[in-house]
Amino acid sequence: MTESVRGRPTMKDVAEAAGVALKTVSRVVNEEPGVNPATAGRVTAAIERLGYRRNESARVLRRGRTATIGLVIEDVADPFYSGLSRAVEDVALRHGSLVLSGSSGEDARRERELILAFCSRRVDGLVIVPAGTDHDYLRPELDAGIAAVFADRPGGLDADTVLCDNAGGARAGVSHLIRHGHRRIAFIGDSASIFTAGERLHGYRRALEEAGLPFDPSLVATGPAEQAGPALDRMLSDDAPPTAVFTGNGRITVAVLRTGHRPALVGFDDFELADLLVPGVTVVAQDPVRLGRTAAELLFRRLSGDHGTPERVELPTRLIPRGSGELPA
Amino acid sequence: MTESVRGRPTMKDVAEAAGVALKTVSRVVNEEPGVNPATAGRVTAAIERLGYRRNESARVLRRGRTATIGLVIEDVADPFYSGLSRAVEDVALRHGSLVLSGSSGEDARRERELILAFCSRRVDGLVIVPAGTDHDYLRPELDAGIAAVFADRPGGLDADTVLCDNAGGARAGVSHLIRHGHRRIAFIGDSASIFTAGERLHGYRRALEEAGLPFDPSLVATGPAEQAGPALDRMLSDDAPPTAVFTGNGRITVAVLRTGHRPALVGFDDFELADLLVPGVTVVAQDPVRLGRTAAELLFRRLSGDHGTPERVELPTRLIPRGSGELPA
DNA sequence: GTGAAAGCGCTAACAC
DNA sequence: GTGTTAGCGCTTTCAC
Repeated sequence: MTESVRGRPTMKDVAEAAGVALKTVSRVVNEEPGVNPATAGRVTAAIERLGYRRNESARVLRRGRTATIGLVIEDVADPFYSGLSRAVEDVALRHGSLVLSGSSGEDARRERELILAFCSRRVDGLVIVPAGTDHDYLRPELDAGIAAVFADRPGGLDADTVLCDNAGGARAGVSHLIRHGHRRIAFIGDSASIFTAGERLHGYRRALEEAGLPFDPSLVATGPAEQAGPALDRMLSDDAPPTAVFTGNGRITVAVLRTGHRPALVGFDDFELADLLVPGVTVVAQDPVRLGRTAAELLFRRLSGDHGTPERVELPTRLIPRGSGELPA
Repeated sequence: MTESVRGRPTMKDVAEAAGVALKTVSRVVNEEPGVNPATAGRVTAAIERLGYRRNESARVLRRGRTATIGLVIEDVADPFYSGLSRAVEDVALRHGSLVLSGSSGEDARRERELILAFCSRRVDGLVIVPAGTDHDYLRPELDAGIAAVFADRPGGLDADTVLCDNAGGARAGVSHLIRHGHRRIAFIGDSASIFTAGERLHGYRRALEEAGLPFDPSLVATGPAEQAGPALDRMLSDDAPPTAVFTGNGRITVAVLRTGHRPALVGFDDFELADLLVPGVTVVAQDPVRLGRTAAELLFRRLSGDHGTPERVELPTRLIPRGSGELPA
């Protein structure tokens, strides 16, 4: 039972209860060597009795480090980011750190607010999936010693960055369709202002070029996932409709599947049950867990004193044929 | 550019730079009324110039509240919990709070460590999806003023709790199968030691009773999702195999689908693409977002001074027929 | 309208 | 092996 009436017990309370000096309590709590076992026992007993728990805020104020990192993603509810989150969390835990996390919702202003709120709480470092492109406001924080790693997309600052091979993956996916005889291949992707979407569109164009196929702008639709279905409807009712579709992310792949049309299809991003649909959905898979793990490990390397020049890591993608991408033209 | 060389600028630095007293800076930073606009302007300029950001740890030390809550779930990477997370996060943001979150991985010890680490950092409150059943270690924290709400399952303490109607949902799902002519219905669910799994098994039995059907233990399998497929294989090769299956959660539903068997099926938990499979998968849907929102709102009501007796809220489930649950016997 | 001083709970530096 | 003291950066109280 807690004895004190007025708020939580402090080290001072424990010290009085155990009949020792405050510093001795500090030693015991921090497992510093050189305390008489008997004394330590009395202190431990008092801690137990009073329900004492060290005030981390006070500790931080003195020591500078919070053993907490911040994670900013687009949306935890998106399976891609929740996988990444879990990986970051696991690495953090292994390093004795906790994770403050927040969803930016692809809104640069909210991202900024979250990041600055994290900095105010003096996180040791940040893993950021940037929505915005201007991160000058982070400069003072970095100068003050907060480490930052961008994941999935580059940020507006020369800091460590972990990306997927977006262009290469899209190129491989589209080439796959070409190899199966398709000549008119649609690209339906996110707004081109989003880095990953732009890269994937590049990959699409490169694959066409390599095969000597013309680029037809009427076969390209970019925008939010809700517009993907209608865009496909429109293309398919054209004079020269596409025989195959390459989709730029998981949400858009699903949106296309919901239209009921079943053109040959390769989608960027793997998703649960892609293999159980008929036909199975061929995808270019990224590895969100590896992305998160890599970014977090890079962050903790910085936190443990690595001050080399910023790194840029690119992770591979993997084409997984399941049927939809192997349909003939 | 930051001027100071030694660490971050403090209020004292800003005060010196602006030629005012520290307290005046504090007033400006906290938007307290009664500061001469001209003075305030000088302070703001100095803040900007030095790249000052208030140290939240120091503030917390003085004021007691951290404007941070803790969230403990089983696994962020599970879509059910990631939906819940996002909802909690949104409510927190609306109340000006941040969220420290952690995955317990259904491990009571890790749950305890996370919770106590959150308490050390003096979170204002906790939303907990409890893995363990003993939460005595939370008692002193609650006495010290940290609020706690259990979500999805009851905890081992008389605190606010938000649950789904697990038994009722399972009963409705199984009754649905009975109504479509099934008499031998299997139950494949999580380990019965997990609260929700036990409740759903109860609902299953109640539906059988109501229909005057016998309870046959050989039609019940409980355990982790990996064992679900083999369990179904076994049942179907029996003398009197089931004609329908009720699955106790989303992961198990998917595991059953992967077996390739296509008995009549109703699953607890909705999941993305359930409607695109052939046949569509009939489910008893919970609403993880509502669960998270309700729990977080309850928490913030407590934080704003509501000290009534602990509440217990039960959220409804919804049967969504999509084909698999309407297959005849 | 502004400021000086005390102190939140802890750790670091240095006695004893 | 143990204790004393100063001070982290802020808010609170009270004085001007």
